[in-house]
Amino acid sequence: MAPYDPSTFPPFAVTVDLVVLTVRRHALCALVVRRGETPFQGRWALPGGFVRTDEDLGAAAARELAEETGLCAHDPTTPAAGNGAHLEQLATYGDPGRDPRMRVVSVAHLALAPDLPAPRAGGDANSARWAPVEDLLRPEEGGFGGEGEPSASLAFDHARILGDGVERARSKIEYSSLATAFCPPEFTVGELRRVYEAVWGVVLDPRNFHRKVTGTPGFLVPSGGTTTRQGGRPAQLFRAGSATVLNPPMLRPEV
Amino acid sequence: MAPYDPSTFPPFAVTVDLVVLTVRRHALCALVVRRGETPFQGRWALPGGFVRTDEDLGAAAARELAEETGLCAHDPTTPAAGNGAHLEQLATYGDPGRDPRMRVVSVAHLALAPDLPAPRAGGDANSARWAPVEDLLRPEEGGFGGEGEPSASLAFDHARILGDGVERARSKIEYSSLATAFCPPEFTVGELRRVYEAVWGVVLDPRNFHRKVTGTPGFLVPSGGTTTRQGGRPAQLFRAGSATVLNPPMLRPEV
DNA sequence: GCAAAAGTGTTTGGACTACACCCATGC
DNA sequence: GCATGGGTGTAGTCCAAACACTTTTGC
Repeated sequence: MAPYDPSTFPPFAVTVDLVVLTVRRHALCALVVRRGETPFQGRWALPGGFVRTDEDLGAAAARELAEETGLCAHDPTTPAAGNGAHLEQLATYGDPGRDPRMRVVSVAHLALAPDLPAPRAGGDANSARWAPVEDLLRPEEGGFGGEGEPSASLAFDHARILGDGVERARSKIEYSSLATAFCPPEFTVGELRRVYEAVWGVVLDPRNFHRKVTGTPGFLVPSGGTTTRQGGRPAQLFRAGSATVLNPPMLRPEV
Repeated sequence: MAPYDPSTFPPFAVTVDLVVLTVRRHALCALVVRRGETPFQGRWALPGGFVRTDEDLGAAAARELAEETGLCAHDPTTPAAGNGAHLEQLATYGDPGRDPRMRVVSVAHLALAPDLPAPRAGGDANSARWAPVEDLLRPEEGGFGGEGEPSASLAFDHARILGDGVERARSKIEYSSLATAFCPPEFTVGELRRVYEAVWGVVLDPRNFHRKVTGTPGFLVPSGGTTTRQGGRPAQLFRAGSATVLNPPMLRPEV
């Protein structure tokens, strides 16, 4: 390590930004908040904030997640912080020009949550919402239009961060049981399949999917109950099992 | 994002730490440097240093890598910075107590390099060396003994960072062509197999391995030459192909 | 000739795909 | 009855593990 002189180290601001994903109405959606200040005033951005002086990075992300969604994060690296959404570190973004005001290094985190009623950023439904990632990442339009919403792309480099988070989620549900983080505590095989279909943007064979997930040891455990909330024949209810890594993995169909 | 006041943001020092891996004499090795200052004076640590004020994180990592090894990094995110070692961001470590002097957030990077002659940190062979990761991560001893070397574990939280980097490398050579980053520009199938064996710590069937890698399109391209440097029948020489992701992946034998 | 490493062929079993088909509910 | 989704059975196919075997060098 280079010689150290505490009086001359270059000071940085360190923030956490959150990619919070959920599945709503068959679409992968991300939580975005409307910026109230310059720069990018009025534009949509990922939720985030400064890391506090005596706070770990994961703790800062969990705090921001709770403030924005009310979710209690279950960070695997700090076990049993409560049950709730999955939270993991994604990547760190520190381009010198990414924030015009100053040098900001942002440690992005990825959170996966079941379908929640509605964001509650101060109770103001106009300042936070779920938006389909397909709309947020559309190259031309960038943001989502309609309802007089700003349709420009996300503030700062948040489109890139969101893209990285979505890609992480898409690959991680292949070889881990993380797709259950998008489901409520009890769910059916069909509901889990619709999560895979929404995240991957594909259509899966219900028969083979059922055989696959129920045949992977530790992935799902039957809870005993059944439900008919999807219509048709009653479906068995399951909880997430103890397995975290799927072997063999789920296979994402070729593009 | 929380209200912003430039005069009150908590200042952090931001560093990059490097996990530089190579394969030497059938063992996965990491580059470590001896600390000259407190804290952890005389202990081994990962190479690293402060990020400069107008420097991107990847650029800082590439600069440190060049300073320590002379390697020109090929960072996929900033294309064509030159040819040489593979370099990618690993994870960020910001526990408030990880450096007793001050609040330091370290953006760790992972570099994969072919077997190099010897570290040249100021030409002092005693201040930088390759050490088998098995020794560095041994829970009891921590460091590596012998030759009057300090045998305590790595400084700071560098054992954890090294462990994360090794785990990343082990999983990434499964589904990407990154294992070729451990090889010289021209190499044989047997040399590539010994890379997999060293990184995974397993023994692979030479026949099936040969069929697998030569049958994966874009993984290897024959360079035309042959070599007998391994003894036995002359082996075809290959270069890394254009494929970056392996489909189907290499299969790591069960533990 | 013998050891050593490279490379090919063959058998076998597991797993995925693509279906056909039956089951249990709401209406 | 009929639509809807849940769940099982089965044949074909692909792929990797396991192992026998041939090839080409150095000594």
